[in-house]
Amino acid sequence: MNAATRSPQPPLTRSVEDYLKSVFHLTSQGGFATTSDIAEMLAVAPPSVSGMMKRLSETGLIEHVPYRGVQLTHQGRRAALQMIRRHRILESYLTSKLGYDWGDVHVEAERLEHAVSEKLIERMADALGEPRYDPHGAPIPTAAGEIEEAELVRLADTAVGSSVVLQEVGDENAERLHYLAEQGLIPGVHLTVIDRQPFNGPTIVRLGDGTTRVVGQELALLLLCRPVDGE
Amino acid sequence: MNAATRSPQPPLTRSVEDYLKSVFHLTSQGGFATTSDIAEMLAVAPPSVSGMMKRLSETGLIEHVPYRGVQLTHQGRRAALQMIRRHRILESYLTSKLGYDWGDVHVEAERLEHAVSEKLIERMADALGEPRYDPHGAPIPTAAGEIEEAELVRLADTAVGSSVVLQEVGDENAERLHYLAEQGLIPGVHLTVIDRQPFNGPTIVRLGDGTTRVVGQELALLLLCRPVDGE
DNA sequence: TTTGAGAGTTAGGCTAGCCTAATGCCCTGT
DNA sequence: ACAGGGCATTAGGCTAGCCTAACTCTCAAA
Repeated sequence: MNAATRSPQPPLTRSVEDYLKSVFHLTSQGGFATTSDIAEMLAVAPPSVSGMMKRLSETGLIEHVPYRGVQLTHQGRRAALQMIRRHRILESYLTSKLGYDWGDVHVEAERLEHAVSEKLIERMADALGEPRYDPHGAPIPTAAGEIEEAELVRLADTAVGSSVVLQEVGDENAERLHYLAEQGLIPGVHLTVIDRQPFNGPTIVRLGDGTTRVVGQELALLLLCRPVDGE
Repeated sequence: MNAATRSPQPPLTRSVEDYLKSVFHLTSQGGFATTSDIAEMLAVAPPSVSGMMKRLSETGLIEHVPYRGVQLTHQGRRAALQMIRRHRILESYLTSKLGYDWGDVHVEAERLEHAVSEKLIERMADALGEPRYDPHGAPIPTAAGEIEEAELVRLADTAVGSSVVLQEVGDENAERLHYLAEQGLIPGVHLTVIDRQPFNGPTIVRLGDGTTRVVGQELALLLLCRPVDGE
């Protein structure tokens, strides 16, 4: 146990919290997060990332392999999951209790997640009945730091003829989300994949109510689906 | 109109928001806020205040008379009132909707007030039915920036024999607030001043339910009362 | 095997906010 | 009328985070 892990951990700064979240998301499929990916995700210059990575690895939150990339340590992962829990509980609370729609919650939660106490988050979670998914269908980590890892398939990658349930929308852009909601493409909806045009063309699906939608590639990559047994 | 007031005002930083609130509170009885009072209220060193006052007067939020003190400009007052509205709406929401007690809301609101959007505050205010007072009885500024200014008398200054209604508790210390709540000394309660011991001694009051309380000077200075007509 | 493009890092600089130490102003008490 | 105490300000320095410019490393293609 080195000095960093032994010390009584000062509270993380807003910036540090954001970096940890980025690294978490970028490594969720395994592997390393690269400097430039983090830089792009946080809209900062690469040298800013290098500098922060140095500090974070000194405090034991990440493991940095120079010129390779970074991964979260156990401690870093715990902190990242806590932030993600905060974010997703906030999004859920804002939509359920304060009439926000799913396109607008992200920005608000992004600021609030750095300011709320653990206590407030747990009160909100309690008021909501301990939700397991946020309004976009993303799983909410438990207070203990566990998160469900589902095997989801992007709509763009589904087989024509297959049957799926839209589970999660992997996007936070308000305009796209508004559009998707208009189209009825929200988590929980049942989809049958009717056709797909070649050359990265749109996917055509039938909804549960029998109507059809033509979903362009850009959006079809964001719609994460769970295959239905009797496909 | 100088450069500062004309420019498209960048968002205020957390620190600036805190300074403005301090100046507002320190000048609420009129006059100037002094460097050392601000420093004490924000728990920073006096030179930090001098430095910030310089910046704030350059951006037109305060009027600084060197070696005398500062006052808010119209623009600064507006910003301060907005912060106070945020703070008090948050306190109200946390107590009404999330089961916080009045001793614990201050600290939470203090962090959140810098992170919430105008939209969120108005949604909360709406959900509460546009409350006019926060849990401590302090008036909540309107969204338009107007605040009620009541003539209140500290319990310690009331005449023996007079009859008052406890209107506001001018404190944010959790332990004191918990104690006061236990004693039934909460906004709205009717008090008859029975006696007061000499040499800054306690004030003895009778509550609406006929029971009596002995209120020490320290607390009696915090209890802000409205005289009742038929005193 | 070498080389060069692209990614990562180091060097050096900036601002916001804080600090302590040193200096300056004001006003009251003698 | 002025000296001294107390408050305010200036001087100078620190950290966190960001930046650009200059460099260094890696790896794949020739």
